[in-house]
Amino acid sequence: MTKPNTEPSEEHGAGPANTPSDFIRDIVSDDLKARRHSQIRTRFPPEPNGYLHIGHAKSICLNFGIARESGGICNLRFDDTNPTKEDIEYVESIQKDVRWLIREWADDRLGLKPKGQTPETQSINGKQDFHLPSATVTGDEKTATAGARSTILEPFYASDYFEQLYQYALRLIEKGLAYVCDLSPEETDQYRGAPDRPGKDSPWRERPAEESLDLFKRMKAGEFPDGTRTLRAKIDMASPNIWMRDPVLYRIRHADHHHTGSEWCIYPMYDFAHCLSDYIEGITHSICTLEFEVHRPLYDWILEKLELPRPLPRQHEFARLNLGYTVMSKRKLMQLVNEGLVSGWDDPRMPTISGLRRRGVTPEALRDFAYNIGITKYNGLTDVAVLEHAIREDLNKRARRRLAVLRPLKVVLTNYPDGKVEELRAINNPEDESAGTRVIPFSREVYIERDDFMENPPPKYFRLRPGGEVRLKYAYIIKCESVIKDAAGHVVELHCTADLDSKSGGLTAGRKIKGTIHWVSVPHAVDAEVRLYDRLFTVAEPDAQGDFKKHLNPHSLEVVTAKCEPILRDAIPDLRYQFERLAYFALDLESQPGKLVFNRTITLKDAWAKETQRS
RNA sequence: UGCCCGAUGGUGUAACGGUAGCACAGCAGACUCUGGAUCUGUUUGUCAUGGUUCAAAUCCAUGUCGGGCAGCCA
Repeated sequence: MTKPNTEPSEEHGAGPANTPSDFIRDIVSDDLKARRHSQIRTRFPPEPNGYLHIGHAKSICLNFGIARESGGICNLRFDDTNPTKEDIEYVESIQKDVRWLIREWADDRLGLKPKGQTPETQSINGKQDFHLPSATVTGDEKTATAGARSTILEPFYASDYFEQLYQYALRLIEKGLAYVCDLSPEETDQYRGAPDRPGKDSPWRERPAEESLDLFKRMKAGEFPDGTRTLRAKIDMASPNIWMRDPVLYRIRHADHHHTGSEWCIYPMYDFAHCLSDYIEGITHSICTLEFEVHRPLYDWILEKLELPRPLPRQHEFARLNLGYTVMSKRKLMQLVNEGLVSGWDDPRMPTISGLRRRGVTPEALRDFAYNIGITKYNGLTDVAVLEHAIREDLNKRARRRLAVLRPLKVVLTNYPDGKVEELRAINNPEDESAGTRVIPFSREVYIERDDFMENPPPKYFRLRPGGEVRLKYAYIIKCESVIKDAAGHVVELHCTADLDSKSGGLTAGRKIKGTIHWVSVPHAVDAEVRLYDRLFTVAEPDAQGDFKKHLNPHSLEVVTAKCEPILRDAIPDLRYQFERLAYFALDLESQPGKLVFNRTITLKDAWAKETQRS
């Protein structure tokens, strides 16, 4: 493994062996050097309106990575300010995915809070202040142990701050910096202007603060229907930055919220909730993607105008991940799920964290991938080969080698005694001696891969052919004597003879034979359903133009019944397997004793396939 | 015709005024009881034009190209 030769930061081998470096980490370490913060605090703030995907994984690795490298904390916070789009299903899946991804790497950096806790009101220099510090499972923050011995911890929710956000809104109105606006949504659009055309002031802009205060309280009390009024910041309708043109801070939504129930009928907008949530939690570095760059002036404006007593968080933006041969937007992923084009959010072909997990990808591989792609402000397209490489590198080190035949062709060894069974010793993982060995039964009839026999092979084909020899891994060198075909001319069986002295360790075992193939003893074979996954799309940029669904790969899933060596009967979900010469596999969650189901995580690199493609 | 951001081999990134490096991909070879892994070698790059400087990928200016911004979404 070759990595840039920076200082090793790792005592135990989880994740990349070196400390990454990028422009955001540079900012963080400058801030640390300048003693601007006593402890770094980042946050991962998903909206619970979909499942997490590999783009979120990049963000999680960044935010938790910075926390662990600096001895800081990364809060998991649900940015749940829009009850009509969010669901408890997503808050649960998100927690599961985050914990899985940071497992044994940064789980001691996960910032949580005592269950049910909301911000404390404190006074700093005579100013009222709201604060909700983090706790971690390691308890390096005393907050968690305040009352009960063992406190149950939970993630942060922006919706836990609705009361405080409301207070902040009141303060803004009192300062003459926000007003209740009676424009309809359509009128608000018209008044906003366009990027190259200034907007115009709302007729309600100069409404007295007392009147706005009264109206805002009545909005909260539920006196007005949806869409009839908003709370708006009073900034500048002529600003070249559209987000500074008196942005909406609150809207009316008579809707139940998954976390706060029916308590509220006004909900804060992202821009108002996010900066203040960061502040309340004591976030130091609020890291988000590039599309929020234009929102930063508003982020800073709100915090500054409120004249808050504690240090303010700073927002920094990086480029989101674009990966070839897939789509990344939650909207499109949801479309695939809702239209039944995949089996669910965790379909192994999905770029979701749950899909990748189900496919057999490990958190280590994902973290290594995130490390390799880096963090910049350049909006590029990452080659899937980078992901695939990270997955292979990880699996090569950990996978148990097994023999399994995906498309069986029966071979009868005519000179091998009928009924005889030999137990052959096989290596579990040549990359890891501690994985040990196992025995594989061998008998007169074996299955080999159909691809490993050709009647009229092209040049450079060094597997089995009529009259040719090949080595059966761990067993004998065999020679193809005759080809048995059915009435239609299809090859159904091979009759071969074995060089009985050529067994591993035997007299003629050292003979130079170009090809070695895998096999499974017919009477001992165990059946398994094997799901062969391929890329979900046929083109690198499915959403480049037109309907992305036009580019779905019709062959992204093929199901076969494989013949497996008997030990595979005891396969477990925690392990990864390499079916030798084929691919890496993991047990699917639908697998059951007696009814094995394997997912192909990723194929082995195949130089022969490349060779055949050339001609 | 507005504002913000960006541009380094095929792709993704490093170089923080001083030898353009790394990874992936590609190609060639060695080794191999996995056509895997491993090892060796190798092709290909600073968007353009000016300026500042002994010296520019790096600083400045202009241009070109790309991305983002007009939800009561996040």
